[in-house]
Amino acid sequence: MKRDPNCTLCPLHATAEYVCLLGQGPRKPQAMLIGEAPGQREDDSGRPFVGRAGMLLDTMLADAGLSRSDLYITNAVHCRPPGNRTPTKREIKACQHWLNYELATVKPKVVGILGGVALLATLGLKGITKIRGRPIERDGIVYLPMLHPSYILRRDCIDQPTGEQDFRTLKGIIDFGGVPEEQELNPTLVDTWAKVDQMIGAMHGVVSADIETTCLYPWAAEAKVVMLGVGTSSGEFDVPAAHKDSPWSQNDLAEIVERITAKLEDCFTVFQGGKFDCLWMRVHYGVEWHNDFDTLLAHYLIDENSHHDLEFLARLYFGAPNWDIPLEEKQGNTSLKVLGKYHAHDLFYTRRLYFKLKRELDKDPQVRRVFTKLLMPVSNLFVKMEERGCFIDADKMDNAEVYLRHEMAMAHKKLIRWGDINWASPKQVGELLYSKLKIKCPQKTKKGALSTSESTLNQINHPVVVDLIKFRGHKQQLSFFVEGWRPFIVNDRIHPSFKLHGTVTGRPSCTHPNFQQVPRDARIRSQIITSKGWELIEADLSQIEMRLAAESSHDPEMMQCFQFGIDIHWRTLMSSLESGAAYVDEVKKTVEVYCMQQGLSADGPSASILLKVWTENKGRSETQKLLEKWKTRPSSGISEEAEKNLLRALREYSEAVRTTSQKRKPQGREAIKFSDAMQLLSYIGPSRSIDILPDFWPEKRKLAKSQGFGFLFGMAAKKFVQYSRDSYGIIINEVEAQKGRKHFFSLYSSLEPWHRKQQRFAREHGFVRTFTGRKRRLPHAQDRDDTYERAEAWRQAINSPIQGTASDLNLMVLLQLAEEFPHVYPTITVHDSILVEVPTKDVERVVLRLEEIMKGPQLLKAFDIKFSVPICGEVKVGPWGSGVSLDKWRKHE
DNA sequence: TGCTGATGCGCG
DNA sequence: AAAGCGCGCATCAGCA
Repeated sequence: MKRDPNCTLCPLHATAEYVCLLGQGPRKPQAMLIGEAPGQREDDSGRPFVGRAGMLLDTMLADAGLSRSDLYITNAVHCRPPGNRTPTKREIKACQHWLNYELATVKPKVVGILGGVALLATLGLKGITKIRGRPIERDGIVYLPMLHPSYILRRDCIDQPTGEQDFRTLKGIIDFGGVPEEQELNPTLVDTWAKVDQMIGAMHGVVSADIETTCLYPWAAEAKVVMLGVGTSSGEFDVPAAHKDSPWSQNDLAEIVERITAKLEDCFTVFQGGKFDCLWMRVHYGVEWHNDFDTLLAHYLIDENSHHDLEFLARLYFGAPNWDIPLEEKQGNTSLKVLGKYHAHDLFYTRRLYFKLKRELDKDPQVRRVFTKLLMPVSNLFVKMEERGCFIDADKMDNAEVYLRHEMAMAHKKLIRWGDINWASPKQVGELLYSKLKIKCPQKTKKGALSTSESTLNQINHPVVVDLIKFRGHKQQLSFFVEGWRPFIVNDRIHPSFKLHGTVTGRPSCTHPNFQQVPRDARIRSQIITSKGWELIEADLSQIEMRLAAESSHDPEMMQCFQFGIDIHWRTLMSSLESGAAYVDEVKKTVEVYCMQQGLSADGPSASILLKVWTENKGRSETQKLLEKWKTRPSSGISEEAEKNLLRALREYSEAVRTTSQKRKPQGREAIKFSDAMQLLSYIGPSRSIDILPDFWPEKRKLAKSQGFGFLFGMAAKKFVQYSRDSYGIIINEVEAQKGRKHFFSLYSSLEPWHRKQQRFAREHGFVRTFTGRKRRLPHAQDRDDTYERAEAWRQAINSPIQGTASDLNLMVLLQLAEEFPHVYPTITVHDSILVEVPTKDVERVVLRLEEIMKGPQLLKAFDIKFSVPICGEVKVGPWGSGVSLDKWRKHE
């Protein structure tokens, strides 16, 4: 192959080591592969595709049964662009001369186009991710657009299965000597009653079901089902619905749907993302379709890191051709024939995927159990949940809007004194602050821009930041939680959409709108209420992630806290105050006020007696009973009843000792020792202490709480410095933070060994599991080098099982509640809590039962899970975010 | 004009 | 030595 080392077609010749680096390969290659441009390594070695991308290429080739030695491999651009940037359009065009020369010389029958640059150079097309995998014939050559190995690496190998499939498709084309014939489906268009009978007759065993709609939101004005149908062992049936060419009237359709629905009861119905179809059928036809097997959810459990759309799965498992049609056509704006063909492909591949994915699930019984016992039931329940939606208080929304607009206007008025710019633009704000106002920028963004984030602003001592933060906050609340919600309101209700496959850990996610990010601010949150005759109930699992971390690590200190009902964050706080001898005044003050409230003097002897009595009582058997009760009151340090008894005993002791000691020691009062005060404070607990110093303890406890969550999951001291500063205005240096971190891990001494254990497991197996058996695949955990990715994967190995198990527990509670009370309506799940609408007359029953269920849902047995750490939850009645306990609710009722 | 990525911020 | 995890949405800016 000739090349021109003196080529000057484009400016690259000036910087490239090798000018005009042509491809390499045998005389009559099976196919030609075209990449992007030489990188540094290629430029040095004079060969295409070396380094990491080259290794990945070899792996994928081998996987497909191909070998580099049978292929001619070249690049679209033949000189290395400086700094490894992507070649520009001009460079691509300039180099096309050489590419054409190579194509003419090698004369390949099959060309693999690797990536967008090669696609542009060879076919002049854009959008590689959309058209990849589909062969294109031109001038007797079959071109296959494929993902570039570098792209796959850049995207963290999420698309590796897709890339691998591309190479299998390439192999198929080489072997077949052209594009393999597509499997021609022959769907039946159900347009006569005889064909309806035929369809019903064909429905038995495994049946796939699917619908096509005009849009995604079933309550939209234009929402219509355009086509519905079933896939059976004897073919696919398309029933035209709200289509211009449909022969069916509304009544006809109602009857057909009725017959399909009845027949599906006897079938094993499979869907791809069936929550969507079942919801639409409920809303538009009032029928209940049961989803027996969801191919999307099945694949989510098989590989949570990749995509789960039908096209992707069909191509991944079967090398299926692309049968997608433009969006408008899917929405009904095409002939019944075209739409029917598309729909039939959906039905065919959904059904086919069922058999494949069932086998895949069977390979891992633990994962299969999550699927059948948790995911599928929840998916069917979510249909009802989304259909119900959440009731919105229109008046509260109006009030919130007025308030937010006013506050925003006030803040903005103050802001424009500094400059009349777009205060919502980080760039413009940055210029104004750091150039015009000459404030020194304390922090840059990851990309190097001058940061204007709240965390950065907090470090600036300038009047402008106060108003800026206010302005931003109110603007965001307004656009998210008022204006953003209004378009979704239908008859005073909003129907958010939940994705059971929304996260890699197993938590559901929520969109349109996202009700899992509603501010805790009562003004916003209590916009969500329920209709007349009903009450809204929120049940949340208390400190569930902490409890599960205790369970997983078997940390004795943590376990003890939960077993004895001691507030874990209070414990953390006490311990850190103790070790640092910090906030002595506040500690003593709290104890003194407490003792005064109890009619005791807080002097040394009195306090030590209090301690002694408490400690002795803890050991007595009768106190054991009290301790049992503590378990149900995790929010306070000591139960009311226990406290009353102990205080009674104390007064007796105290009186006795005082009379004797006064005889012996008539001196004045002795100050309480810090260590005694600390110990007393531990017993007093957070809620009483907060009553005494409400400006001090809540913030301290919050900080300890965040310390807990941060350190528990691998946060470094440095970040904690930043965190305390940003969220609490507490300035500590890195040494202090490091000390705090060390102290945290010495208090909960089993945590670090537990971290190492999880990391070892991930490193050895490449995945970790939740208690329920869900897998979290962490390929980077097996990286040989100590990269950021590996450290990240190792932290995920600690977090995922906890987060995932907590979420699964929450779903178990939800399922059991729905099963026991079919007439209550779940409306939202938020990771460790559920919101339920309950008829007013049933509130008492449901609340009490929920408290029981949360201590241990039945499903745990089915999963062979037995916790030694007690689990419990808290239930509140009333508008979201301002609900009250059952006791308080009863009084108001 | 519509898409993508970055930034920023709400939640658990 | 250094290292929280998991989301969705509005907005802006740059690009084609």
